[in-house]
Amino acid sequence: MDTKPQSQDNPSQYNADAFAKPSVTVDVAAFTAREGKLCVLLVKRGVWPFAGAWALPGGFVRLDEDLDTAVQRELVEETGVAAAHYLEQLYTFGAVGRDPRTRVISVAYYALLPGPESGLPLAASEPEAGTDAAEARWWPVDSLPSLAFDHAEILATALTRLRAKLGYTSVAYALLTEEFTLTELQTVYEIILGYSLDKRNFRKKMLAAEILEGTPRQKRDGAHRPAQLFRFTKKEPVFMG
Amino acid sequence: MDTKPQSQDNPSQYNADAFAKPSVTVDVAAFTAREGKLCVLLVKRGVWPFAGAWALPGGFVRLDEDLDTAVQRELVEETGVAAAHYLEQLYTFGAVGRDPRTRVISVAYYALLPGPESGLPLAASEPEAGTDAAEARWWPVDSLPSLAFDHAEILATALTRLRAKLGYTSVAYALLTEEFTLTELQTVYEIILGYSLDKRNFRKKMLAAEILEGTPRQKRDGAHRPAQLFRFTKKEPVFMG
DNA sequence: CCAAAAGTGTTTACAGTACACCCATGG
DNA sequence: CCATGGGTGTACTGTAAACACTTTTGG
Repeated sequence: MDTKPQSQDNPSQYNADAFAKPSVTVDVAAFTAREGKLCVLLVKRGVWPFAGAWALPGGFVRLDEDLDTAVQRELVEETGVAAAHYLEQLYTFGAVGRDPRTRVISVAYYALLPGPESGLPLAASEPEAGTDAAEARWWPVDSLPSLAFDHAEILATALTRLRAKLGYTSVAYALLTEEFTLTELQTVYEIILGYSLDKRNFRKKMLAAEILEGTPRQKRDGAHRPAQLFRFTKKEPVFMG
Repeated sequence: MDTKPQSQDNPSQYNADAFAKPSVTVDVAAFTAREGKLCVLLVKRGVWPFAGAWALPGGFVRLDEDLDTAVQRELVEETGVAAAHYLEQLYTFGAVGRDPRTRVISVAYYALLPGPESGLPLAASEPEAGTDAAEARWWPVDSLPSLAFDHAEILATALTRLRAKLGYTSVAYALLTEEFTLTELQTVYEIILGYSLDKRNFRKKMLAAEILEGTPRQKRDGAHRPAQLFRFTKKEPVFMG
């Protein structure tokens, strides 16, 4: 049996359905930092397979949309969060038996969203009949439920990549609001990396990287010296020495 | 129109064909170092689209094979080279218009093969009727023909990744034969990076990385001092400080 | 003995890390 | 005046980079 498509010299004779195709999905590990923890957005599955289990949001790619578009659409549809501030393709998981329904190849992404201080809504917590997702919520990555499919592996890959990328780029911008204090920035780093950093060295490195600019504004929130507010100069990740 | 699949509580009622699917291909940029140049394996397309143009080897993924398996199969089928010594998934290219036939999502890989000294055969240079590839050959990456589809973009991505990975891992093992001299190893680095390295610093770094072991053998090939032969201690890429 | 590639150390510069105190504010 | 978090500089250490001569062989 030959599974290659029929192809002729004449384009009009090309038959796109000459052989069986796998299904293609996108899945996304969407991260945020809230309440001192790194959290990932999961949805509770309402239907077979893995009904009742938690999974990464995702779904089938439509014929007329790019992969990135599909990811943003699924995020909004299944969880109600605003579009991600940063989105990066991670890896494509395509092992033959990874989905019990049929052959499914999943293009995995990870996404970053600002924390709840930014007024980011987490809507869609009531089950919706007729869609795959019954419920959506943020889970701290250090106390996760067991996940459907190979989503634990996807999430582990995403975490590794996020932690690595935080070290040599400015992606952290996507986890913060427009203006922030250096302490808030450092806290985001510490939450994601899972260990604490030296304040003087952190500030020195960040300011030397020329990715931040100071504003004339300050944040006052207690019986202590006010903190200067900073802003990222670019809303895209740039390499940091 | 709803493109989601029908899903029920009962697995037997799941219909994998309830909506239209994209096609999925794998494409691979297979590199080797030969005649002092970094070369990539290209095939000349025999059929529409881009008939007569050069392209990365690749093809449609079968329902019963993993992605890595599909890549190795296509490499052998289309070019006749032995299975790659190293294979790594690169990125998945899925823009809507990237293939004029139909919606095609391509999972791109890059591969590394040892140079011609290893006796590696490059068979399959005669056109084969009935398959996509009419001819296969190695092309130096600094003098490429124009490529079909978005393969120039894929190749550029592969090159960037290969160069980066060479710097902090031991992947170079896949471009060399079992035993080699330190000068041969350095030459591979220089060919891929495109600039020359300091001999003393290179040797110091390689030996300090503890990824090599000396053999009692030497290579003699001319009117000069013989060179000691070395071997990689692991046949998988490991991190180098 | 000559040509050709193998092999070998030291110095310098920079980046990362460790570390402790004064400052501005609200209550 | 005191509690709280904001803000600052220096010394050390290890890694990367620059740099030139001796050794072994074949012809």
